[in-house]
Amino acid sequence: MNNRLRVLRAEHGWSQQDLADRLGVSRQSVNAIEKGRYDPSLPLAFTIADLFGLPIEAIFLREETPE
Amino acid sequence: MNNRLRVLRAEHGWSQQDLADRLGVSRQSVNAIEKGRYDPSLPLAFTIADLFGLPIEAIFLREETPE
DNA sequence: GCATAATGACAAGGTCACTTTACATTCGAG
DNA sequence: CTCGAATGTAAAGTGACCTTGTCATTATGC
Repeated sequence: MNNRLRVLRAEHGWSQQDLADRLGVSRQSVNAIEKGRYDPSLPLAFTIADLFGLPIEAIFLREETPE
Repeated sequence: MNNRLRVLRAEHGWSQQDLADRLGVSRQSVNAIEKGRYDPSLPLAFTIADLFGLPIEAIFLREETPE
């Protein structure tokens, strides 16, 4: 599952720590999600979407299934 | 996190087992999610949204934060 | 009564999400 | 070169997600 977290974070001029603080998670979690090491939980995905004022689908993208 | 899974499933006339088969998860997982015992992972939430042709936000609803 | 389908729930086990702590790297400022 | 801020990664722990298996309940049909 790809995501646009790094881009959105950069647009706001936030460090990973800044974003982590706003989300109430650790900096390592933000880093891991950005780097695609794992996907966030659904509640955390909602929190992220709310923070950026976007729908979840605009931030987290399905893997393109190679048809 | 509330969800409209039970309603959507009923609209399609599917049993929990039917839905579980279509999602590729166990019947117990469908039951647990419907009953709110836990939230699905983000990938599973996407699979559910795709199956019903709805955005995630139309199926899974934030807890109403008691203002 | 008996059988079957549907649902709700629990236990044990594996994997994943997230934590804290810690260390290494990179980069711009002085 | 040194310092601090930002980032990447790893280890170890906890709890959430998801599995299989099992049992109980309810409803329907024979």
